[in-house]
Amino acid sequence: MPAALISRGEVLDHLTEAFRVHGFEGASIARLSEATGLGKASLYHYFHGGKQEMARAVVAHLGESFQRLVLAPLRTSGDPAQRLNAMILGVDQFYDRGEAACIVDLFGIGGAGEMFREPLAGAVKAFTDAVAGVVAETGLPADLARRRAEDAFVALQGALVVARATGDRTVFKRTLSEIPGRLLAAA
Amino acid sequence: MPAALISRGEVLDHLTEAFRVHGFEGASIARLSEATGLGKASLYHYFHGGKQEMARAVVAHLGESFQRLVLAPLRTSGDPAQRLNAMILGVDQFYDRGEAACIVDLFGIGGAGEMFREPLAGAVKAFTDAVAGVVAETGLPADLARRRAEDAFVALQGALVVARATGDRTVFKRTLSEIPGRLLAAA
DNA sequence: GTCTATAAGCAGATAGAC
DNA sequence: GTCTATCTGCTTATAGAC
Repeated sequence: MPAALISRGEVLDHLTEAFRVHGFEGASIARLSEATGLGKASLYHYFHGGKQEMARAVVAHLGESFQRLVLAPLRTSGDPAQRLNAMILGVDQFYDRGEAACIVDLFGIGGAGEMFREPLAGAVKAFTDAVAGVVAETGLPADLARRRAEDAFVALQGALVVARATGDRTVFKRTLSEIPGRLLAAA
Repeated sequence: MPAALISRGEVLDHLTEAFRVHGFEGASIARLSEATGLGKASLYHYFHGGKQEMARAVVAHLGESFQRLVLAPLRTSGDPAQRLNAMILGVDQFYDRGEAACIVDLFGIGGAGEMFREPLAGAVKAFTDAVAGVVAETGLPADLARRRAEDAFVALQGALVVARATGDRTVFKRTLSEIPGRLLAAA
Protein backbone atom coordinates (compact mmCIF):
# COMPACT_ATOMS: atom_id res chain seq x y z
CA MET A 1 0.00 0.00 0.00
CA PRO A 2 2.20 2.83 -1.27
CA ALA A 3 1.53 6.23 0.24
CA ALA A 4 -0.24 8.86 -1.84
CA LEU A 5 1.95 11.71 -3.03
CA ILE A 6 -0.70 14.21 -2.16
CA SER A 7 -3.66 14.12 0.24
CA ARG A 8 -7.22 14.01 -0.99
CA GLY A 9 -7.75 17.42 0.57
CA GLU A 10 -4.90 18.91 -1.43
CA VAL A 11 -6.19 17.30 -4.61
CA LEU A 12 -9.59 18.88 -3.95
CA ASP A 13 -8.02 22.29 -3.32
CA HIS A 14 -6.27 22.19 -6.69
CA LEU A 15 -9.36 20.94 -8.51
CA THR A 16 -11.42 23.68 -6.90
CA GLU A 17 -8.98 26.34 -8.01
CA ALA A 18 -8.99 25.01 -11.59
CA PHE A 19 -12.79 24.81 -11.81
CA ARG A 20 -13.06 28.32 -10.38
CA VAL A 21 -10.75 29.72 -13.03
CA HIS A 22 -11.94 27.83 -16.09
CA GLY A 23 -15.55 26.91 -15.33
CA PHE A 24 -16.93 23.40 -15.77
CA GLU A 25 -16.63 23.07 -19.53
CA GLY A 26 -13.31 24.89 -19.70
CA ALA A 27 -11.67 22.71 -17.06
CA SER A 28 -10.40 19.84 -19.22
CA ILE A 29 -9.00 16.67 -17.70
CA ALA A 30 -5.58 17.70 -19.04
CA ARG A 31 -5.83 20.99 -17.13
CA LEU A 32 -7.10 19.29 -14.00
CA SER A 33 -4.22 16.85 -14.26
CA GLU A 34 -1.74 19.69 -14.52
CA ALA A 35 -3.40 21.62 -11.68
CA THR A 36 -3.15 18.65 -9.30
CA GLY A 37 0.22 17.39 -10.53
CA LEU A 38 -1.39 13.98 -10.97
CA GLY A 39 -1.56 11.98 -14.19
CA LYS A 40 -4.96 11.59 -15.80
CA ALA A 41 -5.19 7.97 -14.76
CA SER A 42 -4.45 8.90 -11.14
CA LEU A 43 -7.29 11.40 -11.19
CA TYR A 44 -9.60 8.63 -12.38
CA HIS A 45 -8.29 6.46 -9.58
CA TYR A 46 -9.50 9.07 -7.08
CA PHE A 47 -12.72 9.82 -8.93
CA HIS A 48 -14.20 6.79 -10.68
CA GLY A 49 -17.11 8.94 -11.88
CA GLY A 50 -14.77 11.10 -13.94
CA LYS A 51 -15.02 14.84 -14.34
CA GLN A 52 -18.60 14.90 -13.10
CA GLU A 53 -17.60 13.33 -9.82
CA MET A 54 -14.65 15.69 -9.51
CA ALA A 55 -17.06 18.61 -9.87
CA ARG A 56 -19.43 17.07 -7.32
CA ALA A 57 -16.56 16.66 -4.87
CA VAL A 58 -15.52 20.27 -5.43
CA VAL A 59 -19.06 21.48 -4.77
CA ALA A 60 -19.15 19.47 -1.53
CA HIS A 61 -15.68 20.69 -0.56
CA LEU A 62 -16.64 24.32 -1.13
CA GLY A 63 -19.86 23.72 0.77
CA GLU A 64 -17.84 22.74 3.82
CA SER A 65 -15.62 25.82 3.56
CA PHE A 66 -18.70 27.97 3.17
CA GLN A 67 -20.20 26.46 6.31
CA ARG A 68 -17.03 27.01 8.28
CA LEU A 69 -16.06 30.49 7.07
CA VAL A 70 -19.39 32.14 6.36
CA LEU A 71 -22.26 30.36 8.13
CA ALA A 72 -20.59 29.33 11.38
CA PRO A 73 -19.84 32.93 12.49
CA LEU A 74 -23.54 33.73 12.14
CA ARG A 75 -24.46 30.99 14.60
CA THR A 76 -22.28 32.15 17.48
CA SER A 77 -23.87 33.84 20.45
CA GLY A 78 -23.05 37.50 20.51
CA ASP A 79 -23.91 40.89 19.19
CA PRO A 80 -25.67 40.66 15.77
CA ALA A 81 -23.46 43.39 14.32
CA GLN A 82 -20.32 41.56 15.41
CA ARG A 83 -21.57 38.27 13.97
CA LEU A 84 -22.35 39.93 10.64
CA ASN A 85 -18.90 41.51 10.57
CA ALA A 86 -17.34 38.13 11.26
CA MET A 87 -19.43 36.65 8.44
CA ILE A 88 -18.16 39.34 6.06
CA LEU A 89 -14.57 38.51 7.00
CA GLY A 90 -15.33 34.88 6.17
CA VAL A 91 -16.86 35.87 2.82
CA ASP A 92 -13.75 37.92 2.01
CA GLN A 93 -11.59 34.89 2.71
CA PHE A 94 -13.90 32.43 0.96
CA TYR A 95 -13.73 34.44 -2.26
CA ASP A 96 -10.03 35.24 -1.87
CA ARG A 97 -10.69 38.99 -1.58
CA GLY A 98 -12.72 38.93 -4.79
CA GLU A 99 -10.21 36.96 -6.88
CA ALA A 100 -12.13 33.68 -6.81
CA ALA A 101 -15.35 33.22 -8.73
CA CYS A 102 -18.40 31.75 -7.00
CA ILE A 103 -19.35 28.25 -7.97
CA VAL A 104 -23.01 29.28 -7.82
CA ASP A 105 -22.28 31.53 -10.78
CA LEU A 106 -19.85 29.24 -12.63
CA PHE A 107 -21.89 26.06 -12.37
CA GLY A 108 -25.13 27.87 -13.08
CA ILE A 109 -24.04 28.07 -16.71
CA GLY A 110 -24.44 25.50 -19.47
CA GLY A 111 -24.36 21.77 -18.93
CA ALA A 112 -23.25 21.96 -15.32
CA GLY A 113 -26.39 23.94 -14.50
CA GLU A 114 -28.85 21.07 -14.38
CA MET A 115 -26.45 18.87 -12.44
CA PHE A 116 -25.78 21.18 -9.51
CA ARG A 117 -28.90 23.31 -9.30
CA GLU A 118 -30.12 21.65 -6.12
CA PRO A 119 -27.03 21.93 -3.88
CA LEU A 120 -26.24 25.42 -5.14
CA ALA A 121 -29.77 26.71 -4.64
CA GLY A 122 -29.53 25.09 -1.19
CA ALA A 123 -26.44 27.12 -0.38
CA VAL A 124 -28.21 30.33 -1.40
CA LYS A 125 -31.11 29.46 0.88
CA ALA A 126 -28.84 28.51 3.78
CA PHE A 127 -27.09 31.87 3.55
CA THR A 128 -30.22 33.99 3.32
CA ASP A 129 -31.92 32.02 6.11
CA ALA A 130 -28.97 32.45 8.44
CA VAL A 131 -28.48 36.15 7.70
CA ALA A 132 -32.20 36.90 7.91
CA GLY A 133 -32.27 35.19 11.30
CA VAL A 134 -29.51 37.39 12.67
CA VAL A 135 -31.09 40.55 11.24
CA ALA A 136 -34.49 39.63 12.70
CA GLU A 137 -32.90 39.37 16.14
CA THR A 138 -32.43 43.14 16.08
CA GLY A 139 -36.18 43.60 16.04
CA LEU A 140 -36.77 44.10 12.32
CA PRO A 141 -39.82 42.37 10.75
CA ALA A 142 -39.05 38.91 9.40
CA ASP A 143 -40.03 39.68 5.82
CA LEU A 144 -37.86 42.81 5.72
CA ALA A 145 -34.98 40.85 7.24
CA ARG A 146 -35.35 38.23 4.52
CA ARG A 147 -35.39 40.78 1.71
CA ARG A 148 -32.27 42.42 3.09
CA ALA A 149 -30.50 39.08 3.38
CA GLU A 150 -31.38 38.36 -0.24
CA ASP A 151 -30.09 41.78 -1.23
CA ALA A 152 -26.83 41.06 0.57
CA PHE A 153 -26.32 37.83 -1.36
CA VAL A 154 -27.24 39.55 -4.61
CA ALA A 155 -24.73 42.33 -3.92
CA LEU A 156 -22.07 39.73 -3.13
CA GLN A 157 -22.56 37.85 -6.38
CA GLY A 158 -22.81 41.00 -8.44
CA ALA A 159 -19.64 42.42 -6.93
CA LEU A 160 -17.77 39.23 -7.86
CA VAL A 161 -18.98 39.44 -11.46
CA VAL A 162 -18.05 43.11 -11.78
CA ALA A 163 -14.67 42.62 -10.11
CA ARG A 164 -13.87 39.81 -12.55
CA ALA A 165 -15.08 41.72 -15.60
CA THR A 166 -13.24 44.93 -14.82
CA GLY A 167 -10.20 43.38 -13.16
CA ASP A 168 -10.75 45.81 -10.29
CA ARG A 169 -11.51 44.39 -6.87
CA THR A 170 -12.27 47.77 -5.32
CA VAL A 171 -15.98 47.28 -5.94
CA PHE A 172 -15.90 43.95 -4.12
CA LYS A 173 -14.13 45.46 -1.13
CA ARG A 174 -16.51 48.38 -0.90
CA THR A 175 -19.61 46.23 -1.38
CA LEU A 176 -18.56 43.88 1.42
CA SER A 177 -17.83 46.75 3.79
CA GLU A 178 -21.28 48.25 3.24
CA ILE A 179 -23.30 45.06 3.72
CA PRO A 180 -23.54 45.01 7.55
CA GLY A 181 -24.74 48.61 7.65
CA ARG A 182 -27.39 47.96 5.00
CA LEU A 183 -28.57 44.86 6.83
CA LEU A 184 -28.97 46.60 10.17
CA ALA A 185 -30.19 50.06 9.09
CA ALA A 186 -33.31 51.34 10.87
CA ALA A 187 -36.50 50.32 9.09
CA MET B 1 -26.38 34.95 -56.40
CA PRO B 2 -28.86 32.79 -54.50
CA ALA B 3 -30.69 34.49 -51.64
CA ALA B 4 -29.76 33.70 -48.07
CA LEU B 5 -32.26 31.55 -46.21
CA ILE B 6 -31.91 33.69 -43.15
CA SER B 7 -30.75 37.26 -42.58
CA ARG B 8 -27.51 38.07 -40.82
CA GLY B 9 -29.53 39.69 -38.04
CA GLU B 10 -31.49 36.50 -37.46
CA VAL B 11 -28.29 34.44 -37.47
CA LEU B 12 -26.87 36.78 -34.82
CA ASP B 13 -30.01 36.51 -32.70
CA HIS B 14 -29.77 32.71 -32.68
CA LEU B 15 -26.03 32.76 -31.97
CA THR B 16 -26.60 35.20 -29.12
CA GLU B 17 -29.25 32.98 -27.60
CA ALA B 18 -26.99 29.93 -27.82
CA PHE B 19 -23.96 31.68 -26.31
CA ARG B 20 -26.15 33.04 -23.51
CA VAL B 21 -27.41 29.57 -22.62
CA HIS B 22 -24.21 27.56 -22.97
CA GLY B 23 -21.41 30.07 -22.39
CA PHE B 24 -18.44 30.40 -24.72
CA GLU B 25 -16.82 27.02 -24.19
CA GLY B 26 -20.12 25.19 -23.97
CA ALA B 27 -21.42 26.58 -27.25
CA SER B 28 -19.94 24.10 -29.70
CA ILE B 29 -20.02 24.68 -33.45
CA ALA B 30 -22.47 21.79 -33.69
CA ARG B 31 -24.80 23.52 -31.23
CA LEU B 32 -24.42 26.88 -32.96
CA SER B 33 -25.19 25.14 -36.24
CA GLU B 34 -28.34 23.64 -34.78
CA ALA B 35 -29.36 26.93 -33.14
CA THR B 36 -29.12 28.84 -36.41
CA GLY B 37 -30.42 26.05 -38.63
CA LEU B 38 -27.31 26.51 -40.78
CA GLY B 39 -24.74 23.82 -41.57
CA LYS B 40 -21.29 24.24 -40.05
CA ALA B 41 -19.80 25.26 -43.38
CA SER B 42 -22.45 27.96 -43.82
CA LEU B 43 -21.58 29.38 -40.43
CA TYR B 44 -17.95 29.58 -41.52
CA HIS B 45 -19.10 31.30 -44.70
CA TYR B 46 -20.66 34.06 -42.54
CA PHE B 47 -17.81 34.15 -40.05
CA HIS B 48 -14.41 33.42 -41.58
CA GLY B 49 -12.79 33.88 -38.17
CA GLY B 50 -14.70 30.92 -36.78
CA LYS B 51 -16.19 30.69 -33.32
CA GLN B 52 -14.11 33.58 -32.04
CA GLU B 53 -15.53 35.90 -34.67
CA MET B 54 -19.05 34.61 -33.97
CA ALA B 55 -18.56 35.55 -30.32
CA ARG B 56 -17.16 38.96 -31.27
CA ALA B 57 -20.17 39.60 -33.48
CA VAL B 58 -22.50 38.57 -30.66
CA VAL B 59 -20.77 40.95 -28.25
CA ALA B 60 -21.11 43.79 -30.78
CA HIS B 61 -24.74 42.84 -31.46
CA LEU B 62 -25.59 42.85 -27.75
CA GLY B 63 -23.69 46.11 -27.35
CA GLU B 64 -26.05 47.73 -29.84
CA SER B 65 -29.13 46.39 -28.06
CA PHE B 66 -27.72 47.61 -24.78
CA GLN B 67 -27.20 51.09 -26.23
CA ARG B 68 -30.69 51.20 -27.61
CA LEU B 69 -32.65 49.67 -24.72
CA VAL B 70 -30.65 50.73 -21.66
CA LEU B 71 -28.38 53.69 -22.40
CA ALA B 72 -30.53 55.68 -24.84
CA PRO B 73 -33.38 56.25 -22.34
CA LEU B 74 -30.85 57.80 -19.94
CA ARG B 75 -29.85 60.39 -22.54
CA THR B 76 -33.30 61.79 -23.19
CA SER B 77 -34.22 65.17 -21.79
CA GLY B 78 -36.71 64.81 -19.02
CA ASP B 79 -37.19 64.11 -15.36
CA PRO B 80 -34.27 62.04 -13.93
CA ALA B 81 -36.67 59.68 -12.16
CA GLN B 82 -38.58 59.04 -15.38
CA ARG B 83 -35.39 58.42 -17.31
CA LEU B 84 -34.18 55.94 -14.71
CA ASN B 85 -37.53 54.15 -14.81
CA ALA B 86 -37.30 53.95 -18.58
CA MET B 87 -33.78 52.55 -18.27
CA ILE B 88 -35.05 49.87 -15.89
CA LEU B 89 -37.73 48.88 -18.40
CA GLY B 90 -34.99 48.53 -21.00
CA VAL B 91 -32.89 46.40 -18.64
CA ASP B 92 -35.88 44.15 -18.01
CA GLN B 93 -36.30 43.66 -21.73
CA PHE B 94 -32.56 43.30 -22.44
CA TYR B 95 -32.30 40.44 -19.96
CA ASP B 96 -35.64 38.91 -20.97
CA ARG B 97 -37.13 39.48 -17.51
CA GLY B 98 -34.21 37.73 -15.86
CA GLU B 99 -34.18 34.67 -18.13
CA ALA B 100 -31.14 35.67 -20.16
CA ALA B 101 -27.65 35.64 -18.68
CA CYS B 102 -25.40 38.66 -19.06
CA ILE B 103 -22.50 38.33 -21.46
CA VAL B 104 -20.35 40.29 -19.01
CA ASP B 105 -20.74 37.37 -16.63
CA LEU B 106 -20.59 34.55 -19.19
CA PHE B 107 -17.59 35.80 -21.12
CA GLY B 108 -15.75 36.83 -17.98
CA ILE B 109 -15.09 33.13 -17.35
CA GLY B 110 -12.29 30.98 -18.70
CA GLY B 111 -10.65 31.44 -22.07
CA ALA B 112 -13.19 33.97 -23.33
CA GLY B 113 -12.23 36.25 -20.45
CA GLU B 114 -9.01 37.62 -21.91
CA MET B 115 -10.55 38.04 -25.36
CA PHE B 116 -13.49 40.23 -24.39
CA ARG B 117 -12.33 42.00 -21.26
CA GLU B 118 -11.98 45.35 -22.97
CA PRO B 119 -15.40 45.73 -24.64
CA LEU B 120 -17.19 44.24 -21.63
CA ALA B 121 -15.40 46.45 -19.11
CA GLY B 122 -16.27 49.30 -21.47
CA ALA B 123 -19.95 48.44 -21.27
CA VAL B 124 -19.79 48.44 -17.47
CA LYS B 125 -18.17 51.88 -17.53
CA ALA B 126 -20.66 53.24 -20.08
CA PHE B 127 -23.54 52.17 -17.85
CA THR B 128 -22.15 53.54 -14.61
CA ASP B 129 -21.10 56.80 -16.28
CA ALA B 130 -24.54 57.33 -17.77
CA VAL B 131 -26.43 56.44 -14.60
CA ALA B 132 -24.11 58.50 -12.39
CA GLY B 133 -24.67 61.46 -14.69
CA VAL B 134 -28.43 61.28 -14.32
CA VAL B 135 -28.21 60.84 -10.55
CA ALA B 136 -25.83 63.79 -10.23
CA GLU B 137 -28.39 65.98 -12.02
CA THR B 138 -30.58 65.72 -8.96
CA GLY B 139 -27.97 67.57 -6.92
CA LEU B 140 -26.18 64.64 -5.29
CA PRO B 141 -22.36 64.81 -5.08
CA ALA B 142 -20.61 63.25 -8.07
CA ASP B 143 -18.71 60.62 -6.07
CA LEU B 144 -21.86 59.47 -4.29
CA ALA B 145 -23.71 59.32 -7.61
CA ARG B 146 -20.92 57.17 -9.03
CA ARG B 147 -20.95 54.75 -6.10
CA ARG B 148 -24.72 54.38 -6.37
CA ALA B 149 -24.50 53.74 -10.11
CA GLU B 150 -21.91 51.04 -9.44
CA ASP B 151 -24.17 49.55 -6.77
CA ALA B 152 -27.03 49.46 -9.27
CA PHE B 153 -24.96 47.53 -11.80
CA VAL B 154 -23.72 45.18 -9.08
CA ALA B 155 -27.30 44.53 -7.95
CA LEU B 156 -28.34 43.88 -11.54
CA GLN B 157 -25.61 41.32 -12.13
CA GLY B 158 -26.11 39.65 -8.78
CA ALA B 159 -29.85 39.36 -9.31
CA LEU B 160 -29.25 37.63 -12.65
CA VAL B 161 -26.88 35.12 -11.04
CA VAL B 162 -29.28 34.37 -8.20
CA ALA B 163 -32.29 34.12 -10.52
CA ARG B 164 -30.43 31.61 -12.68
CA ALA B 165 -29.15 29.58 -9.73
CA THR B 166 -32.48 29.33 -7.95
CA GLY B 167 -34.69 29.24 -11.02
CA ASP B 168 -36.74 32.00 -9.39
CA ARG B 169 -36.94 35.35 -11.16
CA THR B 170 -38.76 37.07 -8.28
CA VAL B 171 -35.45 38.40 -6.94
CA PHE B 172 -34.64 39.92 -10.32
CA LYS B 173 -38.01 41.62 -10.53
CA ARG B 174 -37.79 43.02 -7.02
CA THR B 175 -34.19 44.16 -7.42
CA LEU B 176 -35.01 46.06 -10.61
CA SER B 177 -38.01 47.73 -9.04
CA GLU B 178 -35.95 49.01 -6.11
CA ILE B 179 -33.04 50.41 -8.11
CA PRO B 180 -34.51 53.84 -9.01
CA GLY B 181 -35.43 54.53 -5.40
CA ARG B 182 -31.99 53.58 -4.17
CA LEU B 183 -30.34 55.76 -6.80
CA LEU B 184 -32.36 58.86 -5.96
CA ALA B 185 -32.71 58.56 -2.16
CA ALA B 186 -31.78 61.66 -0.15
CA ALA B 187 -28.10 61.73 0.82
C1' DG C 1 -1.08 4.90 -6.32
C1' DT C 2 1.21 6.26 -10.19
C1' DC C 3 2.49 6.14 -14.72
C1' DT C 4 2.64 5.56 -20.26
C1' DA C 5 0.03 4.33 -23.99
C1' DT C 6 -4.06 4.22 -26.28
C1' DA C 7 -8.98 3.87 -27.44
C1' DA C 8 -13.26 6.21 -29.10
C1' DG C 9 -15.53 10.22 -29.90
C1' DC C 10 -16.23 15.17 -30.30
C1' DA C 11 -14.14 19.67 -31.04
C1' DG C 12 -13.04 23.41 -34.49
C1' DA C 13 -12.24 24.02 -39.07
C1' DT C 14 -11.89 23.17 -44.34
C1' DA C 15 -12.58 21.21 -49.30
C1' DG C 16 -15.24 20.92 -52.95
C1' DA C 17 -19.72 19.71 -55.15
C1' DC C 18 -24.09 21.84 -56.24
C1' DG D 1 -25.09 30.28 -49.98
C1' DT D 2 -25.65 25.74 -48.67
C1' DC D 3 -24.52 21.22 -48.20
C1' DT D 4 -21.88 16.44 -47.25
C1' DA D 5 -17.67 14.56 -46.33
C1' DT D 6 -13.48 14.89 -44.18
C1' DC D 7 -9.19 16.34 -41.62
C1' DT D 8 -6.62 17.20 -37.43
C1' DG D 9 -6.22 17.72 -32.82
C1' DC D 10 -8.08 17.62 -28.33
C1' DT D 11 -11.54 15.50 -25.20
C1' DT D 12 -12.98 12.03 -21.85
C1' DA D 13 -11.94 7.77 -20.37
C1' DT D 14 -9.58 3.09 -19.92
C1' DA D 15 -5.92 -0.75 -19.99
C1' DG D 16 -2.20 -2.55 -18.06
C1' DA D 17 2.71 -2.19 -16.46
C1' DC D 18 5.36 -0.91 -12.38
